Amino acid sequence: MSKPARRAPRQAEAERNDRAVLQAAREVLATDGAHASVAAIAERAGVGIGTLYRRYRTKEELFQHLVAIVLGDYLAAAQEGLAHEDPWAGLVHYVTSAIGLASGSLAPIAGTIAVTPEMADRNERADDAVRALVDRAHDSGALRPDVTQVDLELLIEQLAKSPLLEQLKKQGRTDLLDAAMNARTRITAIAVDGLRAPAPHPLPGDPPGYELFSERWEPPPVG
Amino acid sequence: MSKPARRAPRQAEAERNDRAVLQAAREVLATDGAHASVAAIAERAGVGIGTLYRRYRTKEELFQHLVAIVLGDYLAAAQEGLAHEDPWAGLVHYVTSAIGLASGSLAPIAGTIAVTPEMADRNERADDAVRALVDRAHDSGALRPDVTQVDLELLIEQLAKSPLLEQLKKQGRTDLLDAAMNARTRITAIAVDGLRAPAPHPLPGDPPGYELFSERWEPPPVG
DNA sequence: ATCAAACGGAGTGATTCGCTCCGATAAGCT
DNA sequence: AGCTTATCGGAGCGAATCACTCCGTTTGAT
Repeated sequence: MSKPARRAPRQAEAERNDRAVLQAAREVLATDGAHASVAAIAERAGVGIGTLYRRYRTKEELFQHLVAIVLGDYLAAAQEGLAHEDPWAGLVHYVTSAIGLASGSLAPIAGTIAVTPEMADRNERADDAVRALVDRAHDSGALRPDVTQVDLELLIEQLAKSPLLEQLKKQGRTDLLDAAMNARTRITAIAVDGLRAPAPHPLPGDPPGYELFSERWEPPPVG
Repeated sequence: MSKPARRAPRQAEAERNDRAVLQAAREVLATDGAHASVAAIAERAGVGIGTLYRRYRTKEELFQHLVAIVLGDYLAAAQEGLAHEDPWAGLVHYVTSAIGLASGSLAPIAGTIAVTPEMADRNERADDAVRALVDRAHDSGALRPDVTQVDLELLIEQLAKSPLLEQLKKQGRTDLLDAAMNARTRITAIAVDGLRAPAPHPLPGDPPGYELFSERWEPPPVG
């Protein structure tokens, strides 16, 4: 009140660093999995550890923020799919986009961090959008009728995490990365073709329950 | 030389323990990935650490032995597939068996251990058997012609490692394990249906080169 | 020139790792 | 029964790694 508050001298740099940290976290999480260290994230972002810890009080807080962002990306991909005129093309857009997103970086930390309201909200909205996408594809007759939404989401998760890409990145074999990404695109195409109606035979077993998806984010039982 | 050598007093127990250690190593490797610790393997096998280290001089030696065994399992699965009269049924047998084997336990340690002659030999023989399986399926017209052997092997690797199963095991949610395995069976069926001829469209990009597979077992470049 | 905000990273205590070492245990011999 | 010896189990060691703190340095709006 007495003095006018000083403006932040290096605010622009701070914002740039924040974006760099979040992007680095995605990449390190994709290659190192659940054992991604804060030091590795800071180094990849090109900032000091202290810089990271001024923005996020703990590692968990950083991951919670990152998960909220990635969930927003999933939601956007689903909405883009709904914007397609052709139901099948829209579904394929979502599936391929979701597989590319963060290369399945979320799965390894599922259950290791607490769920924030923001995370829950975005997850619910993304779920709704995907459900609409699946219903529309079912109604149009393009998606084989015995594939459920949970089948689809689990298939995406299965294809998102590429052991091949992870190992090559960890070994620094950047010369093979392009070939590996091409290979994964082909595998994705194979799986997507398997989703197309008409199916040669019905899927085995009972449709998977939604709890396979929802309960994964609950913290471990006791310890 | 003077005295006749004594017979091993607890030889039967030693052999039982060896089998338990190898089975435990498969399971721990499947859940803990590359960070599987010797202590965890010994505990799961119900033996002391010292027992494990008398049989294998180092952790690497244990893993080398295990890899040789699992490669033998892959070879057996491929040979079983070749024994099928129907080329398509034989190929499906190999794919589904390979996916179930050790749940992709080998990928996380690829490149972290040296390749022994035994490993190289079994790998080569398994490769030959799979090549015959793929050729036969191609000739019969059941397998879509644009799918190569490398496509198939990479698809198997992709489906073998289940993030869902790994997380549930790590959290001790044994109540959901059956549902998760059923879900993976359905996903596998979807992908296998995508392998079936006729294909709705050709696969994108160029066929993947074999180096994606062979170079993974080379130790990291320098460091 | 001033000075507060933002920076980088050495240092800390806790934890985990692969592996060694040694006292306890039990099967085969006499 | 008593002796012998291969095998067993796990406490403990040094090294490595972790999340996080603390503080001297840099920067840029005033």
